[in-house]
Formats: sequence, structure tokens, C-alpha cells
Amino acid sequence: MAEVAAEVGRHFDREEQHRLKRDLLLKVAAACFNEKGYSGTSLKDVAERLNLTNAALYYYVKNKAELVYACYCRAADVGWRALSEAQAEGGSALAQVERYLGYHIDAMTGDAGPVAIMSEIPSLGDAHKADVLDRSRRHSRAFEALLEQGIGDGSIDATDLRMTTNAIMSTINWIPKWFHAPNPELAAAIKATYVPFLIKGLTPAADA
Amino acid sequence: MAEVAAEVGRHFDREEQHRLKRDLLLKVAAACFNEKGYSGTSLKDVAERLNLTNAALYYYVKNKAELVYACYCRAADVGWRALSEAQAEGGSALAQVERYLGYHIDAMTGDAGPVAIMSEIPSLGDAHKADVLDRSRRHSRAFEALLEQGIGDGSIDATDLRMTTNAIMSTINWIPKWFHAPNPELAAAIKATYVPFLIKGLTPAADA
DNA sequence: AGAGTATCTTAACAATGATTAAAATTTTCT
DNA sequence: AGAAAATTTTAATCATTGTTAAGATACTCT
Repeated sequence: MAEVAAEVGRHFDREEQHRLKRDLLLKVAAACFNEKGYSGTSLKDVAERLNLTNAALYYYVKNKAELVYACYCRAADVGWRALSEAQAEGGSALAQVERYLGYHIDAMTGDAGPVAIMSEIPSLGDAHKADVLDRSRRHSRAFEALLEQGIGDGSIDATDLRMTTNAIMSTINWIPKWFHAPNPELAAAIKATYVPFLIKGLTPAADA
Repeated sequence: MAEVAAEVGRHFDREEQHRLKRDLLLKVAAACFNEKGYSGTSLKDVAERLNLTNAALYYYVKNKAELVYACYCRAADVGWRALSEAQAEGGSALAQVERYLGYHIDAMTGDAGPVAIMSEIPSLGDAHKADVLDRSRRHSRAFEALLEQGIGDGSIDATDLRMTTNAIMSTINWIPKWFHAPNPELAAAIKATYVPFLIKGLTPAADA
């Protein structure tokens, strides 16, 4: 993974270098997992895309289970950050939701991607599983709370918040399954269609 | 799988019996695949849930690849049938979409389930992959055509049909990921929330 | 240039799991 | 009950892959 150093910067901060390389590993691994599944991707598959041997990966992660775990944590962080930033900018709850969706899509289809789809949580060990489930739940609950706030301020209309959250998260989380190569035009098209469509489903009827 | 015969009926039509048992196998396999992924589920896992040994599965399918393929075909059929039936009953395009969503959700959460999520198409062999992709595309195209028809008859408002289809299909197809045990109440809740939410996103603004 | 650390490779092990053939068992029908 | 077919099991093979240890190479700084 030596070439990365050149791409990545020129002030030789060792720790920073290490973090960046590891982050690249997580992205590549996420791409593999999204395509072939956790057990379907061998460490060799991941390593080859980095011009490494499988054994080299053990310099960055303890084992394969920790690699998925790290990918899932990274995915959770990306989503959480999108939500936090959208909320920090204020406005009506609906406006916050709209910004969140855009930010999250931007992140997944942009430099932060590819992001792992958390589709094989059952394959994780008990501790990792509990932690990932917890992060996932926290995200969902935060989004639910935002919806509830929107019902309060009148900007959102929804009945079953849990289910509505499920529906919206499903749509968003599935994107990395079919968005692969960097493709700004496609990314823009996703955002331009997904966000208004989902927002429309949350907006109260005009004649109310 | 001997017990099944008793559950399943009493007129001893051999071919029918075989088909029913095979169908049960496909459902059980689908459940496993949805939980642990294709490579993550061993044939032993599937066999154990049927009180069989892994070798017995080879009496019903040629090999593991064909098992997934069959699961995916079955999933495609379930969706296709829902769409066909909804269309056969006529009405506005929006009404047809609404019925389709309900039928598909009913099927996945009812007796036809569990249905496999087609999330590991890349793991299939070339011929199987092409066929499954073809079925998937046909379904999407048919849905798109329905949306287009709705734009024509004024019942639907959408800009990017391909993307809108993606969004809706993602929401629907992800359901089997978290709906596991038979649970009529949860199934009803999904349908009661998902269908109006998605339909709302397609309905033209009232003040148009 | 050369020491010292970070990074990576080679080579091996152990375990898992798909697959097959032959044998055993169960089921159905007469 | 008993024959014939359908269904399932046992046992063995084969390839793949996660993992580890020890050694080699590359990078950074003085």
C-alpha cells in the first residue's frame, strides 16, 4: 500500500498515514462486502484490490471479524454525522430531515464511500453485534425523535414513526448496493429524486 | 423431511409432494440467506432447520449455487405475481401501484415468505446471474411502465422514473431483512405505514 | 549513508464446508 | 406383508480460507 502515501499527502505524520491507509482498507473492504457478502469475500479478495497479500491486512486489523466490525462502525459514523450536521443547522424538523437525507446520500456517493451495508450483523461476534446494533438503534431513534419533533412543529405528518423510519432508512441504506464506481452524475440523480420523494411522503397535506 | 408429508396433505401425489417439500426448502434457505448471507450459511445450517443432513439437500437441488438461484427465482416470481394481479384488476395507475405494494408486502410477510433478498447476485454463476438480472430488470421495467402510465392518466407525479422505481423497490425488498417470524400484527403495521407513505410520494399535489 | 521503525511477504497450519458415491431407511402401492 | 421407488444417511474427498510466525523490504530521520 506504499503508493497511497504519495497520493495522500506530504507531511509525514506517521499516525495520520496509518489512519488514512486503514480507512482506505475499510472502504475497499466495504465495497467487497457489499458485492459478495461477508463470508463471500476472502481476505485475498480485499488484499488484491490494494495490491497487497492477505497477510498484510493483519497489520491493520486483528482479524476478519474486526474488519467487518470496523466497516460497520464506519458506516454508522457516516450516517450519524450526516444527521448531526443536518440537525445542527436548525430550521423546521422537515427541513432538517431533508438536509440529512441529502448529506447522507452525498457522503455515501462521494469521498466517504463506499460505505458498508450493515446486512450481516448476525455474522458478528456477540460483543461487536451488540455494539453495532446499539449504534444502529441510536441512529433510528434519533431520526424518530426528529420526526416526532416535526409532528410537534407541524412540518411533518406521520403515524407510525418506527415504521416510517424503517421505510426511509431502507431506501437510503440500499443505495451502496447498486452505486459502485464514483459517478457524480448518477449521485446527483439519486439525490435529486430520492430526497423530494421521501420528503413528499412526510409532508402534511396542503389542504390541512 | 418426512413429517412434512403429514402436514402437507393426504392425497399422495408424488410430484406435488416433491414440489411442496422443495418449496419449503427454498423458504428455509431464503431465511438463512437473509440472516447470514449466501456464503455465510452452510448447507448444514439449512439442513438442520429441516431436520435433515446436508447431503439430503442434493436430492432437491443440484448444488448450492442452484439453491440460491432457485431462491432468487422464487423471490422474483412472488414480486411478479403481485404486480400482475394488481394490474389485472385495473383502475388508475396509482391505484394499481397501491394494490401492488400491498400484495407484495402481504406475500412476503405471509405464507409465501420468507422470500430471499437478491443481495448476492454477484455470487451466482454467469448463466444464473444473467437470468436473475433479467428477471429483476423486467420487474423494474414493468413497474416503470406503470408509473409512466400514471403520468399519462394524471394519477401519478414523478420525474425520474428509473430512480423512483429504485427508491420504492429498495424499501419493499429490504423488508425480509428484519421481518422474520410469522407475525400478523407486525405485517399489518408494515403494510399500513409503507403503502400510504410510498403512495403519497407518487401522488400529484392537490393544488395542481 | 545508515540506524531504526513501519510495513509487507513467504510459507505453513488447521478448520470448515461443498460435494459425491454407496448404503440404509422410509414410504407407497398391490 | 412385500416389492419397488423415493428419500435420507454415512463416510470420505477435496479445495478454500482464516490465521500465525518469522523473515524481508521500504521508509523516515539524523
